[in-house]
Amino acid sequence: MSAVQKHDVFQAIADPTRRKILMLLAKQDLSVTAISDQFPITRTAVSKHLRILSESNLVGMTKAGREKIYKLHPETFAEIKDWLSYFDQFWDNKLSMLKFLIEEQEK
Amino acid sequence: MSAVQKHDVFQAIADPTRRKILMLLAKQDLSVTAISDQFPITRTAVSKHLRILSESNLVGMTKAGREKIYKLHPETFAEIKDWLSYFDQFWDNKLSMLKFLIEEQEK
DNA sequence: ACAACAGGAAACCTTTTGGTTACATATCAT
DNA sequence: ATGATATGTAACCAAAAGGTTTCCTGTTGT
Repeated sequence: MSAVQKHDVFQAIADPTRRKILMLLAKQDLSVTAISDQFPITRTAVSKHLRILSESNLVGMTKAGREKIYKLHPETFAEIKDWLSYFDQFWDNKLSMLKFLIEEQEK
Repeated sequence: MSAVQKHDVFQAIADPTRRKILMLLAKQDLSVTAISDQFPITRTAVSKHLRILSESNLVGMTKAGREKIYKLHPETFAEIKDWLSYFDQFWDNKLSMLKFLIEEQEK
């Protein structure tokens, strides 16, 4: 159903530039050049970032003539959410947080 | 209110070992040695991971005699969730996903 | 008092990462 | 056809990341 994930999604979103690229693509689909215009680094560097985002299934690409249009592949964000939901028990438990803050205070 | 964040939280969760440490701490608070017993790497290496998790506010620590007990600091997970929620508009919009999948099919 | 235990710091090493420049390929416009 | 545009690949480089070993500092139990 979904493509094989060649790159770890957590490692993909670790880089600030890649996160900015995702933010840009959240607003609109963009070509490689259009994206790299937004950064002080070379187009080649942006191209590498896009490959990593692509290999972690965070973005998808479609050819349009000589351009390649990148777009958000939102399905994969669910994986991060799933992982985070593991910690919800603590987040929701205000008591454990309060306990922690008190201990912080005392130290 | 909250401590200064010396380390990027996204970069902190990028490492698989650090994610496993967080999973362990989700179950129970643990000392450095107790944590490093769960990994094939040295205690020193685990110690470095804990420093990074600590500096990104994902975990907290309290001294107990000669031991240092690490525990989840769930507050910080909210930051990741906030960032992810930015992409919810796409995730919730099944049409845009369908559109993407059709384009994938056609290519 | 002192041996054993818990943890961190320093110096070092190797691999990965993020970037570059130079070149190659494909498409478009005239 | 051919010059300009869009993108990717290869080779390379510096810095950061993740790991190690070797010490050093506290704390604990006897």
